[in-house]
Amino acid sequence: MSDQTAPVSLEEFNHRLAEISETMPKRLRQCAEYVAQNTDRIAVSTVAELSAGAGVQPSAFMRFCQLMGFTGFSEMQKMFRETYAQKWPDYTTRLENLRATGDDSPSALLAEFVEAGRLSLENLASTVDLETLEKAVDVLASAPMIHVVGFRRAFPVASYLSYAFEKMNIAAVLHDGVGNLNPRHAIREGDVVIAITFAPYSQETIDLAAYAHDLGNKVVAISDAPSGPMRKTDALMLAVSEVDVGAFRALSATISLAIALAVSVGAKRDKLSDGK
Amino acid sequence: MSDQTAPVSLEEFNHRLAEISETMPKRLRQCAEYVAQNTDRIAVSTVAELSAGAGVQPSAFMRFCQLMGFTGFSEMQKMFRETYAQKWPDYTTRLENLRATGDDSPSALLAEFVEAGRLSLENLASTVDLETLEKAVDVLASAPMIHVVGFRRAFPVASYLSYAFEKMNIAAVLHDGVGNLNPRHAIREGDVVIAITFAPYSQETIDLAAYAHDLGNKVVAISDAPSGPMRKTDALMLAVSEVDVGAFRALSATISLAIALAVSVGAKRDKLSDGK
DNA sequence: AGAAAAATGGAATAAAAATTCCATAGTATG
DNA sequence: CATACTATGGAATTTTTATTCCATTTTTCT
Repeated sequence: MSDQTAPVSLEEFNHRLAEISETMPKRLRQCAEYVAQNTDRIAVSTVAELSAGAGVQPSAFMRFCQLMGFTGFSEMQKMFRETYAQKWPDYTTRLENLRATGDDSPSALLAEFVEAGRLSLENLASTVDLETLEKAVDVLASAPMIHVVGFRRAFPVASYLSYAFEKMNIAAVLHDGVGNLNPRHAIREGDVVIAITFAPYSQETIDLAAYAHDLGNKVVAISDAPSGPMRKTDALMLAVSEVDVGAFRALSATISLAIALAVSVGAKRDKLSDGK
Repeated sequence: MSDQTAPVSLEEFNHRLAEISETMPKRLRQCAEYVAQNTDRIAVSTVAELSAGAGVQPSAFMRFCQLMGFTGFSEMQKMFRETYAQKWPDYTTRLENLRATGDDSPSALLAEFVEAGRLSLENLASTVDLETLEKAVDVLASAPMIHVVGFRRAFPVASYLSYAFEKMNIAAVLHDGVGNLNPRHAIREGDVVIAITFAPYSQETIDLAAYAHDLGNKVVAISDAPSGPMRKTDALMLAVSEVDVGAFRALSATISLAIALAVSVGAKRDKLSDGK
């Protein structure tokens, strides 16, 4: 039970948690992890609820509290209840509070991006063509290999797509332009290219998509306007209109679309292979 | 006991409170007044505490709860606890349901990700610690060089940050692990590291942050729990809780936070150089 | 591989909290 | 001013929740 001084603030609590969670046995670490992720529930839950959430016995959770320096759960909860501050004025009020902090303060900016992201997401549902999305999923689900390309602003989207495909064991390569290599010859028959680009469109992306198209490969495009330069590649065009804040955009809608696309492809593949 | 329908939301509760508090006898009105003034403590207090606060007997407080339409104090408290930790939908089971009903169409998935993104964004407005955010902006604004690190799921965020910094002519390098090089020696005095990582935390990211911290450099962390492993690096911790959909998350909130951070740093730098 | 130590699960117990009940005080009504 | 009705305080009871204890399993060290 290390030392006996119980944390008296959230700061101290977090600090101690980080400090000792490494050296804990399995069950107690589960507690630590759950608590780290759900700190806000401690004040309003019972040991039974929390231990169930962490997947351990109440007694284990009890020991965890003691390791943290408290005499028991009650004392730990007391700390959280005392520092409990209401944070539930609704979203609109919170946003106003953020904005009210001064025009170009970080929090005001954050509020702008949050709001822009929310608007973009709301638009997404209405701007994406669902039929095209389904076609894109079909095409990608049966591709032997998926090539993902996107630079600059689109690169985060491209890399997240690759990450998702990798996690689902779907063959995909990210054309990231490292070393200025141009591995276009990796594109083989049947492969599908996902090209992501926004105005001002990056030439490399367009080139790669065009190259693939000329070879007879299918192209799925994620872009901001259906009439952009990807048009020429006969791509399955998924158009996202993202709301800008100044010169930047939050990418919320684009990333959401991308991940939904990836997961759909994963689900479809599962279905196809089950069917066999 | 007017009607028997218990309020299920804060609005309903307040409405009813205003409605009936006029016609209450003395002690019960005391309860009403105290509750109106200390609504936020209901979730974390006992009848004994609340009744003492209102200056009445526990049994009186009990009767007050019943007048409000609840069967007792416990039910009333339950409402407040649930409202506080507004339960995030459990997307894992929701997705299973979708799959069970055969409706795991791309559009259904997209809708889930959009919804998850929206929730995450709304939450962001209340979970980010504004003070820390401002400190992080200050620190970054005066850094001669910013090192951005984040792998796997966090890599899109890291790359978007780098992109934003580059666009604003701010010196920043992305530690992307290409070639398994470990350019930690690029970190010089005064440089600041932005480390982005989510559970399960990637060791490389933590290592780099720890290395920088040992050298006496400041670290800004974007992570999912304030008590994660980054704690040890004394980092300025920006915690984002993102809603998962199955095994994936839409990253909407994280990206929004990141871009707001970047743009704020840019604005701050402009201000600093104008002042000279 | 075997002994010692640590960790775990689950039931038993203790503590705390909610809820009910009732005797008494207060108030309105005829 | 008596009577019926309502409100109140406080103790008794029930329910819920926290905590401890110990037999069993797992890990560690020799």
